[in-house]
Amino acid sequence: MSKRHVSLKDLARELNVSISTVSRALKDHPDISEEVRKKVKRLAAERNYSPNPLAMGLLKQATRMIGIIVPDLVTHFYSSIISGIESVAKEKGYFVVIASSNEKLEKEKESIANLLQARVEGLIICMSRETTNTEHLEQLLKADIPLVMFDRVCLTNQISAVIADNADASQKIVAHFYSKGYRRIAYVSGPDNLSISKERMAGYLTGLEACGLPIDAALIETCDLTFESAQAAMNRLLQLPIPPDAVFGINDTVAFGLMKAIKTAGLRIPHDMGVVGFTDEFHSTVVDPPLTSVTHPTFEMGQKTAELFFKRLHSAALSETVILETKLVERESSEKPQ
Amino acid sequence: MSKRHVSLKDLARELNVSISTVSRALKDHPDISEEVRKKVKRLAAERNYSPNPLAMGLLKQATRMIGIIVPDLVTHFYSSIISGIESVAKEKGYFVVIASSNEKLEKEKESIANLLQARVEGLIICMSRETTNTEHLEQLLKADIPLVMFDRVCLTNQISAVIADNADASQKIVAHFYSKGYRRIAYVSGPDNLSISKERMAGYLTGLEACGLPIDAALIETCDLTFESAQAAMNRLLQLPIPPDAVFGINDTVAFGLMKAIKTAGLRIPHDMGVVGFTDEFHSTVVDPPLTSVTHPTFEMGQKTAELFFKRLHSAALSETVILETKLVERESSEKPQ
DNA sequence: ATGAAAGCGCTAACAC
DNA sequence: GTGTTAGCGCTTTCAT
Repeated sequence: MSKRHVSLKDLARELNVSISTVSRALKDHPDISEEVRKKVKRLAAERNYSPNPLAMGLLKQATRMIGIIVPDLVTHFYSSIISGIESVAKEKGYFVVIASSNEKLEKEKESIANLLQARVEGLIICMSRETTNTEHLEQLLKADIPLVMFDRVCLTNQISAVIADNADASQKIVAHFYSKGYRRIAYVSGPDNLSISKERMAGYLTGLEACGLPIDAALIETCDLTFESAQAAMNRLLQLPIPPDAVFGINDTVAFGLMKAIKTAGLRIPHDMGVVGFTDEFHSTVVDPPLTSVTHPTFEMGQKTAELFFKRLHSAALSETVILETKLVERESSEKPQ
Repeated sequence: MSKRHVSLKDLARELNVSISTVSRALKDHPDISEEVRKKVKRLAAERNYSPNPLAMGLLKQATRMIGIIVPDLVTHFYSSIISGIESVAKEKGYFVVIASSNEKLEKEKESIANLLQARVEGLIICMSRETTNTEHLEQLLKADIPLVMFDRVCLTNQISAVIADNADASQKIVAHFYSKGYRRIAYVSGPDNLSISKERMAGYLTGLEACGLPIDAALIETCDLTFESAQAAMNRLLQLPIPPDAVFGINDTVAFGLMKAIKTAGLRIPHDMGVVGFTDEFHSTVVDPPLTSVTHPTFEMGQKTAELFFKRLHSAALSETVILETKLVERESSEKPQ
């Protein structure tokens, strides 16, 4: 277990100069003679010197780490957003430490504590589906810990956030169904505490109105975002006296659950039931039939989130909400045969 | 930007004792009087003291960080393995820093450099599909940097590794097809440099032999693991004078590509063509028809990998290979109607 | 039983 | 132009 990294001290000793001279030479301090600078830089390059981030962190009280907490790690949506965050973090010389709340409030709190203990400089959070109470987030605000949220957000007047234009997306879906000839359009939402639930619901309602369709409470279902609960919600819709002829779900997993339930009931998509989801490109094309869906600009969402984070990190605690446009990609699942 | 964390110094000042006394009291040093110990611990708890990991790292020359490099972050397989690694890392007070090679050799090298610069204590790597040359990994060995690999491994006589029993899995698939009545079984493999390609190929061949089926080179196709290249490979198989009646692909994405190409060609699964893949539970059930597939014990693979990592970290550089069993889950895609 | 001091790697204010 | 020193938070040896 030989000594793994060369330090300024090592270089200084070898060159018979002081540590500060080496330090200065490396950062092109004007006081240093050309000759020494060259000598130092050459040796540093040769020995593969790189400053010890721990020492720097200790000195500057900055770890250059950002903590990210997502509801889960196995959903493309989050992975892709994380990639976006990473891409700009890396540019700034930061790296990210990722934690998953597994959709549990307790785990979310625990992760916050862990990350703070690891001395991240701030947090980027997407709430778990259980997060009805935001006390733990308010505490972060009080402690003046940089915090930015995305997708499932809250307290947006105090916390910077990046979200998709969810209301608009839902409206687009309703309008799309309408244009394809579907008339009884159902929606399977998620837990009420989530901002995405509220926003997408709002868009659904204005969408119906815009098309001149009546609002029927029976066509509004809720699930807890799991595949199984989505299936169950769909089954309830199918058992209505007058079932819907189209349905859309709040996210990928839910959309797949809906499709499963519909097929299991022996109905055909898109003939008997049109389906639209909020999913990523890849999985929409993999399912059968290919799923018409609203795709989020996930990578860009991640980048924007990181940008807001750095803004917050370097300047005062003002909050800003960035809303990104979604795209409705038409595929077979909503192509009602005439 | 108030001072965010209390230090030993803060506690010491408030209690009018020395820093060392506080330090000792907190770790139950026998020399400390019961009275002082209690006093210190109470205040520490009250002030929510937690040792600064940067200072500890600097002192102990240990960051308690593990670097992980995976080919991509948006595949369930890797996410799940990462979760497994994290679960045991966390237990040991370590945390993981994740980097993606995006299947590129250059990015893999770059990530290694980045992570080392961030002073991870060691690396856990799954090779990119481009990694034909292992020099950069051998350099890690030479530098005595703890390294463990999983799934796509190499140099297993020097590097500890966790893999699935890939040969066995392929054999099971062939035997399964055979038992269902399929006789011309094709295989779409991945790049030759990957261990999983070789192992799964070997199993395919012994599997055919075990069933008394002839080996037909025309039924062996290769792709670069993308959805598109898998489709292309399947199309080549479909254009054979005598096309296969069953096919399996080396991973999820490939399996989905195969299905897509088969359906696009107007063939029915499982009637005209049986399909089996290596995928996770969730996506296998989402596609249509549900895909018979070999599932990896991904979470467990991650845990085992982490265990090997810590073994390597604490003791000498001996290498060990752990092979985990896979499970063939039968679904509709290989249920040939009689 | 407790305190002082050195040192982990680095920077910056202060000598000279 | 270069060296010395203090200090970031912590542990540990050596004094007392």
